[in-house]
Amino acid sequence: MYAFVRFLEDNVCYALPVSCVQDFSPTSRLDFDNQKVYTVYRNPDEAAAAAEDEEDGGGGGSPGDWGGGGGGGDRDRLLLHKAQILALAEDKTDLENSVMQKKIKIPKLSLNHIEEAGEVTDYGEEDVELRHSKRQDGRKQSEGAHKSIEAVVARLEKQNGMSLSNNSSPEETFMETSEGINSMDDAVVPRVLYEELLRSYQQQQEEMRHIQQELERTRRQLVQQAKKLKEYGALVSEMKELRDLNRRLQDVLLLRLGSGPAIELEKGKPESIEPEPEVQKTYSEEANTSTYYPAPVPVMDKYILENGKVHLGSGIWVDEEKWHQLQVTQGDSKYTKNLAVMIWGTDVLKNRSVTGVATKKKKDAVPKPPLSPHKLSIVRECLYDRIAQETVDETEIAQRLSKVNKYICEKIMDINKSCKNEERREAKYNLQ
DNA sequence: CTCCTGTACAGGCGCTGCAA
DNA sequence: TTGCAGCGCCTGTACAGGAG
Repeated sequence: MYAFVRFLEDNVCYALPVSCVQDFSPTSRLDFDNQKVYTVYRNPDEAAAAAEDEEDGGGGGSPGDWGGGGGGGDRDRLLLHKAQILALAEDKTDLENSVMQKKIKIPKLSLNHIEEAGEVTDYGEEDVELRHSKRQDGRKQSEGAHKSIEAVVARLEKQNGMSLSNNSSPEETFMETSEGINSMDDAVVPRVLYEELLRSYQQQQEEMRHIQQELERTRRQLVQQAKKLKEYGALVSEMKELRDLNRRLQDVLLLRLGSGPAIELEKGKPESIEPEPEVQKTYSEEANTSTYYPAPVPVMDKYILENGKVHLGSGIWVDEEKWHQLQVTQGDSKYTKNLAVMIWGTDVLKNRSVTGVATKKKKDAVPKPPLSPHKLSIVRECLYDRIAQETVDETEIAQRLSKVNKYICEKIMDINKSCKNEERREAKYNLQ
């Protein structure tokens, strides 16, 4: 059988075997007086040792005894504590569970018992918090506002000789205690303390309200985020579907465009399949991609591999090995520049500008022929496929794709720069 | 008219590879 | 290890054209 006891000196509650309670052997769960002060060992081992001592004849003491040669009686006076029994149960776990779940009301101790208990009712000034805790952590002190509340409660309890449940509100506390205060004709200090307690209580209520509002706001935000995430997922799948459809459409269009000159398609001359823009005809630089190839075999998803060449679309072929090297290139800039060199070659690039617009730095500048917009779109498409493997963020993709012209422009500048440097070196060499 | 964007170009900085 | 050349990249400037 286990008893849930409240030690009067520090108000700490424990579940202890009934053997810890001196002169107490209950026959049922209700066989106790909750208004009586019992004498209790805090530790079952102490109770067992005391029982052994009793069996051995009491006095004398062993070398391990506390208090030197003081004997069992002295030690018991140190180990025994005044306590109130609040509940009984057969099993310790049941007892703790029922105590933690239910709020046990602490009954008032009868005056007779308190008188019997003597100095035990002299509670501490600060630490009178009622703790439903286990022995190990039961002695931890609360801080800050709690401490001041505890102090107030302790003083009120001391002055009124009343037990106070920690669940009662400050208002209730004041109602309960004011009678005692009036009777003691000492209303000044308790009223100040009461106001302090009340303020603290109201402040905590206010904080609680704030926290609840914050919680509600966070919950609403979470719900909105979840909705957005759902919409985003739907958009991503839709975008993928559109891309797929777009590719299919391009393939169909290319096939239809090529179906007129059927002989050329059979010959596998990719350049003839697609209509080249006017500028491309004027500045025919595409000699490096105008090779004849047999019917392509699809590999690597959309790109087609045949005879060591990779079809990038629209009849543009590049060397397979260079293509694989390109795939491991780090950075959009290098990727774009290298791809531009693969498609046009440095000889073509150095005599072109991206859009065919003349430089604005020189007034009488002659515009250089533009790069084929069609091939530029192939470069963009390749870069798009590459970026799309890294991210699905359309904004980021668009932002990175917008730099394609800049990269190619830079590449043209770099090629021209190196050409000029070479010319300078040659001129220098010739002079020497 | 102003502001913004895109393009071409020059110049410079930092990294890398190579030869001395 | 050091100096140099080549290359990639960034920044600043000038200009054109479109949007508001």
